[in-house]
Amino acid sequence: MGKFTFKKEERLYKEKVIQELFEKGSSFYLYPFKVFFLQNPEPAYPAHQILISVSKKIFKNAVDRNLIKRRIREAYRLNKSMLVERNKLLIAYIYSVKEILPSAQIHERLVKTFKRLDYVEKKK
RNA sequence: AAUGCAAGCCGCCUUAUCGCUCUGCCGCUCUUCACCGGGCACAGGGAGGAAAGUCCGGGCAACAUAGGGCAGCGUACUUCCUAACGGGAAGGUAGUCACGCCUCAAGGCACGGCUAACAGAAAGUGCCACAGAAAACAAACUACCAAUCCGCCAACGGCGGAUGGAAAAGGUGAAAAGGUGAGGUAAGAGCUCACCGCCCUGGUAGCGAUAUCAGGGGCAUGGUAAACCUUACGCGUUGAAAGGUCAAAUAGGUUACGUCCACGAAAGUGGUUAGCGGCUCGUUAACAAAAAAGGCGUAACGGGUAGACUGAUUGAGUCAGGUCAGUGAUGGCUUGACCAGAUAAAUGAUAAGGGUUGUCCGCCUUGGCGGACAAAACAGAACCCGGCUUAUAAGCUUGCAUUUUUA
RNA sequence: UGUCCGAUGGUGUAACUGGCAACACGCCUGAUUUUGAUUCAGGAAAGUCCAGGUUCGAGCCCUGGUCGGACAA
Repeated sequence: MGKFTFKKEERLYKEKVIQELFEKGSSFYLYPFKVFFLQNPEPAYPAHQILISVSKKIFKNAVDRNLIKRRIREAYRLNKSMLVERNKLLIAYIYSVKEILPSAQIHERLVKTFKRLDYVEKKK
């Protein structure tokens, strides 16, 4: 598998799994994301699974929502090798700021969430 | 020429790197006896004029449906276009604006632009606040008036009141019961006449809306139908979360086999029917019979949940050219080009360059060249089409308004 | 994706068949009280989400838009 790919198996799309993540998972806030995460209940799963969400209440237009989701997805895709692969995680990123941030800034903050996730996992 | 407003057209391009998705299939690879399937590589495709709002219409699908009526909802000048429409085209009528002509003026005529939810108020019901005498089978407050009666006085007259006449004047109101002028009268009145308007009948032109001409009627008919309603026409209901196919695990159903158990001397049997409920089943009651009303295991079958696939992307197709018919919308024939298909939802990210426009600087030759900086909107397919509505930067086209300059 | 509602002083609600936008709480001022609460008297505060239309007249009727909400796996 290529280094910078983003296939369907890396996406979180099953409704039951998403329900489980939001009910059982832990969370923290790191500007501009609210991050939910949970260890994957299927231990043999080959990759992390992530979900990106932008609220319809904050951004009325579908164009703006798509733009932010695309930028976050690119940031994850290009930087995911920095995320330590100790346990396979389910992660949900919820964009919760009213401004549309530029790509460079989103990249920087997303990498910080990786470090935070690593720290929290070690602590356990 | 500049600025503003309105309507229409248009809706930036190229390259590199890293990705997403669909299709194709030569090659490589994983799995496999093989097919199938997965991965990599390669090639090609991948948002809009509104994809939006979800306001109309249709396709498609399931269910319903003898025929007709009522109810409900919608539409509403005429003819046509269309698969259909509340959409479009052409025409008519009314209103309004501008210009021209006739005219002293009022007004009329002709042409053009814009606007119109533009059927019916002389079928019925309701409503019309306040003001005003009166708001709909008209009506007498002020003012007006011949006559008759009564009272008073300075008495062939005058004043006041009553009976009555009148719908012209005043004032109110959004709206006051045909308008203007003349006659007429006690005063007045379509009471009579002329012109205009209105209504009725008939002729002519037109498919028709309607136009026009002739005759008749003194005039009856206030507004509101985006109040109820009437008339004509149309509409079965529900929407892709429709519908269809495949189908794990668990529980349960049916059948077969095995085993234990119950009943019976044995053979054998281990139900049937009905009701109720939250209905892949459960439960209650009754019945038949000599009697008893069951557990476990395995296999197969059927139903169907999660889920997956399909529906689902080429069709009343779109665009361009030619040609024919038509005033036109549009239609026929023909040639060519084009055709997204995601599904927690792809069509991107980063970098560089170019074009366009604006500002500033420099150079020369009116105008161009070079450099720097800045700007580029509205907005993202969700089963598919046809419309409508709304949002839109810069540029272009047209119209209107204002300002300046020149003649 | 589709269907259906609503928007009125700071807040919660009224306004019948179109005819002066009403009520309660809250707010402000004054009185009562040593002071505060209560009570009493008085006052301010929306022109009805926005734009257009119908009508003499629109919160109400009609059309388009904005925002908010509900329902259907």
